[in-house]
Order: sequence, then C-alpha cells, then structure tokens
Amino acid sequence: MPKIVDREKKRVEIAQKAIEVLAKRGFQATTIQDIADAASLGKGTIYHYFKTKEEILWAVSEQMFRETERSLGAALLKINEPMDKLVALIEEALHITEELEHIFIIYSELWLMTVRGEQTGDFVNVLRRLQNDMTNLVASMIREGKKQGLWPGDTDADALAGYLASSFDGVFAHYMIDKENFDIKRVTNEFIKFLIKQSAPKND
Amino acid sequence: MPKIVDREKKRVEIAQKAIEVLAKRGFQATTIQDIADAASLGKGTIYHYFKTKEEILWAVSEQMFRETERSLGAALLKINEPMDKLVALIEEALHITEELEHIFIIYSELWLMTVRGEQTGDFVNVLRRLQNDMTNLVASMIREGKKQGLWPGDTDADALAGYLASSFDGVFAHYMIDKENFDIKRVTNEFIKFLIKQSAPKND
Amino acid sequence: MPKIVDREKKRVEIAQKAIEVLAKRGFQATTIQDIADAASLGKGTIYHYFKTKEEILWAVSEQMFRETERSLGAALLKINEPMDKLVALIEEALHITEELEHIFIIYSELWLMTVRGEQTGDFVNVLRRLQNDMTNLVASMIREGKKQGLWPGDTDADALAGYLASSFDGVFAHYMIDKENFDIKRVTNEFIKFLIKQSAPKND
Amino acid sequence: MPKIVDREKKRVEIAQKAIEVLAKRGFQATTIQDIADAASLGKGTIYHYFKTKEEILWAVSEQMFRETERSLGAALLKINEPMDKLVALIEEALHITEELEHIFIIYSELWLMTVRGEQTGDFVNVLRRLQNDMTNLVASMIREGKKQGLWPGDTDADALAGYLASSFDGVFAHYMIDKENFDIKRVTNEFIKFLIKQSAPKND
DNA sequence: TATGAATGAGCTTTCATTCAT
DNA sequence: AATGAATGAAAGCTCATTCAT
Repeated sequence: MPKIVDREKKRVEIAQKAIEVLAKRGFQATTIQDIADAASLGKGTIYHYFKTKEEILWAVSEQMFRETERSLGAALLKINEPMDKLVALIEEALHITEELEHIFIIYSELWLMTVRGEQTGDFVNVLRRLQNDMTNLVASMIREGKKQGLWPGDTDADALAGYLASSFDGVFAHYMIDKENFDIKRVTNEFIKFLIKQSAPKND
Repeated sequence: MPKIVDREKKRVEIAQKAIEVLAKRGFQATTIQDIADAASLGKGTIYHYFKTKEEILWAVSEQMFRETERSLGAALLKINEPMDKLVALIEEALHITEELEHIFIIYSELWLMTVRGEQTGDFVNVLRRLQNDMTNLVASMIREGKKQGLWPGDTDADALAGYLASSFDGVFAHYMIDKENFDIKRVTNEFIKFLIKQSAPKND
Repeated sequence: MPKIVDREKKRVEIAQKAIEVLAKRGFQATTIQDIADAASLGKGTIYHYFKTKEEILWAVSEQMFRETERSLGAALLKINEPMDKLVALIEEALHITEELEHIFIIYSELWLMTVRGEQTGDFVNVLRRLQNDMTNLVASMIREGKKQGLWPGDTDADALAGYLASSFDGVFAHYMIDKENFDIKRVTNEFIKFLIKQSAPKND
Repeated sequence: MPKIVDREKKRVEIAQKAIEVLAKRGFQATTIQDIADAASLGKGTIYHYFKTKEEILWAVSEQMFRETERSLGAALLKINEPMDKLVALIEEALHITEELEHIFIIYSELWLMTVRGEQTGDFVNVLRRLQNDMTNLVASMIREGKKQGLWPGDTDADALAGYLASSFDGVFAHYMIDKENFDIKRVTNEFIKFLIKQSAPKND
C-alpha cells in the first residue's frame, strides 16, 4: 500500500516537472531524456513509472485538468452575484500567467493530437470535460441571471455559454501570437461592457 | 528536351496535395514519403521543388493564406448592409467544410510552432496577417454600423472586433473536439441574436 | 567517322572542364551536376558521353597523364648536360602553378582510390606509368652522368632515381599543407646543392 | 546501475577499430555501419561516444598522431651518434607494416580533405605538427652532425631536413602503388649511402 | 543530340525502449 | 529501485542514373 502511494506520488512529481519541458518543446520534440533531466532522474528510471512516452502525456493531461478545475473553482467560490461571477470568470479565464501559457500550449497540443485521431489514450475526454465544465459554469450563471431577471428570458443559456466558453480559447490564442499588439485587457473589457449592457437592459 | 514543367505550378500542386496529409498527421509526423505518396511522386522528386521539409510547410501556409483571404473576400462582396455583412462574415467564418477543417488544423499547428518559437520561417506573419485581416474586416463593419447609428457610439470597434475575430477560432476548436454535442449552428445563431439585440437597441 | 571524332573531342572537352571541379571538391564530393555545370551542359548530356561517373574520372586521368608527360618532355628537350638536365627536371617538377596543384590533388585522389583498391578502372596504370616515366628519366640522367664521370661509378642509378622521383611528390605534398612556412624554393635549392656536391666530388 | 564505462577509453577503442575500415574504404565511403560493425557495436551506440561522423575522424587523427610521435621517439632514444640516428630514423620512417600502411592512407585522406578545405575540424594542425616534428628531428641531427664536423658547415639544416622529411612520404606513396617493383629497401639504402658519403667526405 | 524531371537506394542521425548491473 | 549503455527502426536528404520529350 505505501509503495503504491509512493509510486503514484512519484508519477505526479515527474508529470509536474514534465509540464514545463513539454510546453516549451512540444510532445514530439521533447525527448525522454529531456523529461528525465527535468526530473533529475535517469532515463531508465522514467520507465519504472511510465510504460511509454505517451503514458507520461496522459498523466500530464490528467494533472493539468485537475489543477485547472481547482483554480477555476477557487476563483468563483467567493462571489455571489451571477453577473459579477461571470465577469470574474472571464477575467480569470483570460488572466495571463506564464504557468497558464505553458498549460495552454500543452492543451493545444492535446487538441491537435485529438483532432488528428493519432493518440492511443483518450485526451478527448480531458478536453471535453474541460470544455463542458467551463460551459456549464457559464451557463449556470446565465441561467441564474435569467432567474433574477438580469438577463433576457429568451436567451438560450447553453448555446450562448458554449459560445462564450469557446471564445476564451480563441482570445488566448490570438493574444499569444501577437502579444505586443493584442491588448487582451482592452479586448476583454470591451467585451464585458458589451455583455453587461446586454444583461441588464430593458426595464422598460 | 525533358518534359517542360512550370515549377511554380508544380509547387502549388504538391502543396495542395500536402495539405491533406499534413492536416491528418501533423507536420512533424508527416514524412516526406507521405507527401510524395499523396502527390503520386517519388520521394526524391519532392526535393526538386522544395529544398527542405519545412519549405513545404511555408508553401502550404502561403497558399492557405491566399485561399482563406480569397474566400473571405468573396463571401462579403455581395452584401451592403453592415449588420448583414457581419452576420454573413460570422456565418462564413464558422461554416464547416472538410477542406476548412484541414486548413484549420494546419493553422493550429503553425500556431503551435510559432508560440514555441521552433520554426525558422516566419509563420507568425501568416498568422498575424490573417488575424489582422479578419479583425479589420469586422472592425470596419462595426465602424460603419456606428456611423449609420446601428451600433452604440461608445463602442471600441477595434477591441470588440478583436474579440469577435478571436472567438471564431475558439468556437471552431471546440466544435472539432466534440462534433456530436457542440451544435455550431445553434451556438452561432444564439450569438448573432445577441449581437443584433445589442446593435439596434435604444431609440426606446 | 567524323561522328566518332566529335564524340571523342567532346569527351576531352568535358574531361578538361571536369578537372577543375574535381580538384576542388574531390571525386566523391563532386556531383554530376557540378561537372555538367562546369561544362555548361545538361546533366543528362554528360551521360551521352560517359556511361558512369567513374568513367569520367578515367578520361580525366588519361588526359592528365598525357598532359603531364608532354610538359615533362618539353621541359627537357632543350638541355644537353645531364647534370643541368637533372636540376632542370627537379625545378620543373617542383615548380608550383595553380593548374599543377589541381592536377596533383586529383593524382592524390587517384592514388588513394588505388591503394584502397576500390576502383573498377585501372588508375594504377596511369600512376605507375607516370612514376616510371619520371624515374626512368632521372635514372637515364644519372646513368649518363656516370658515363661522363660526373657521378660516382658505384651509384645504383635506378634506386637513387626511385628515391628522387618519389621525393618530388612528398615535397609537393608538404608544401601544399603549409604554404606559408614551407619555402619550396629554399628547400629545393638546398637539396640541389647537396646533389651537385655529391655528383662532382672526388678530384682525387 | 548500468555498466560503468570509461567513456574516453571506449572512444579510443572505437577509434582504434575505425582506423582499419577507414584506411580500407576512406572516410567518405566508410559508413557509420561499417565502423559499428568493426567495433562490434550497434550503429546507435557509436553516437554515444561521438556526436558526428567527423568527430570520429578527429579522434582517429589525434590518436594516430600520438602513436606516430611515440613510435618515432622510441626508435631514436637508444642511439647517440647523430649519423646513426638519422639512418635509424629513415629506416624507421620507411619501415613498412600493415598498421603503418593503414595510418598512412588515413593521413593521406586527411591531407586531401585539408588541401580541399572541406573539413570543419583542424586536421591541418595534426598534419603540420607531424611534419614539423619530423623535420625538426632531422634538422637537429644534421645540426649536431655539423657541430661534430661530420657534415659540411654550410649546410642549411632546416631546408635540407625539410626536403628529407618530405621525401619519406613520397617514397612511401610510390612504394604503395607498386609494391612488387618498388624495392623500398634498395631505394632507402642507396639514399642512405648517398647521405653518408656526403656527411663524412673530406678527410682529404 | 540535348535536356532536366523523376526516381529510390543509401547515407547520417535521432531516440524510444530494453536490459544488465 | 535506479541507471545509462546499447540498440535499430525510421526519418530527412542526396545524387547517380534513367528516360520521356
């Protein structure tokens, strides 16, 4: 039993160290040696914890997923007003950190592997869960907003949430290609303004 | 005299054939042999037209860029009303075809290579031009809409356009991961409804 | 008949042009395209005159041989005194020209191919003929010198000639490796002084 | 723990094995597979010890240089008389062994690569050091001989040594092309006789 | 006759994976 | 458990040679 815990703990440790190199070089270009170096282990040792290189990516993706969920949840716990929550969520989702950039790059690579259907594991589930989590979060806010009369009653909450949640990734991607010119703050704020006008309109 | 070949034309042909395999397997995983097979040519023949594997990707990206620009332009020529134009643009941008899926996948890989800084060519320019083209198109529609009073005067056209143009990619990406459940039509329509409400609200 | 002459003439032309590139890059590293370019011909055309790449080298070596023989002969025709002849020969053999450097490099490559036994043709004969020609020339001078009493009677003319003829190549090779420091004139002159002392000593 | 391997020792071992194949086929024509076979290793293993194929040649040349220096030095340690030393040196330099033939062939290829300027390393230094070592050795003997009155006082020791040292290579090369007819012993002896007459002449 | 487009064998090099220690 | 030496499959790329025009 303690053995197994140790094993799992070490897998997590290795995966953690792997994230950085993977984001920097990509999965294909990252060698087992790179990962071993990052984890300060011998190349052979990695194979005591992972059967193949791809298995490392599975572990990495799982871990990233858990961390992303946790940080999303944490950001929203403390807020009550649905509208404020939505704004907070957007701001959180589009708040750039170097760590997040790494993770976003790896997600993108998982996305690519998935749409190409080349993976043996099921990254697709990680990505869909993530997508659904985010969409449901947004949808629940919109629904709550509708209930409180802050949002038009005929809004298709799921569809709009689908659009919003998706758009975050697009904004992030555009920002990363053109950091100097793409002012993510300004873009986000303008969009929030747009949302809010929409949400609390016509008390006519 | 050997067969006279228009080298540039042949390059385009090869690049065209390459798009499909590249989208399917990705640049790194696609071998020259794959591309040669797709073009029904010998491996060596490819090297008559491209000095390196990466040069193929350059040609492919240039070609994709030109085609994307052309199809965008064509879609918008026939419409006059700015609001209708915007709707048409969104519908065009999010109109799925197998061809477009291929292209989107390759763009995504170019994106990845760029953010990792691993490429020697300047894919970044292809991507930025594309991004800017789209953004400027949207912004010009919004500005025109503002002039005609169809859109609130305090809108930051560039910022909002930045958001919209970016969001297309996110929506596309989410759709491709979950084609069965992500109803792109419904999502798009809901968003358009949202946009339009926003645009012509207030002479109440 | 005229056809054949033309063919042979063109072979010679091509071989002539080939010499320069071959000396510059070596046989292995020189591509047929290089040779075609040097001859201002299409790559395919070369194959109308030579069946294989190695056949070009055969032609080149034959031609170099003929030219070398001719220039050696010419240099010696006009001199009568055997001692002067020998000195003249040494000076001629060690007289550096860029053309000669090229030729020497190709001979060296032929030598290498021969000692490795990798060639299908018989470069060995070209090299031996050359070696023998030179040796016999020197030997005949020594013998003549012996007859005229200018040289000790117990000299083994062939053996000494073998040494002298061989030494030219070594001197040339050393010079080419260290052109700045290896003063070929000074070295040659010192050796000639040494030879002459030897040849006309004993007024006993 | 894996087998502990002295990397430097293994490099030397591989280089040692490589010498034979390199001499047989030449650097360009020798494949990594050839070298791996000669060393009874897998192709990939070679790359644990050498980053590139050329690096193998560097190691080989360094090693050859060291061995050559050592064997030259050893041959001369035990002799005191300068004249005897010179004779011993000549005999050593022109003493044929199969090992030495291999080494001479590789030196010749290094020479070719150098005069063509195609190498990235500095083989030229290996060759020049060798050349200089040999020349200085000979020159010091001549100088000593001059001091002891065994050699004419007006001899330019360096120049003559340059000639002698160079000639060894030429003799070797001629021998290797025509082993049956070129009697290296006879040629050498004749030349030594010639040298000695010169050195201790005038007791008249 | 002259050409260069087409080809694939064969090269160097990389790297996931295995395994003896 | 930990290691890195060993391996060979597989990749990109070159080039002598062929051949249709």
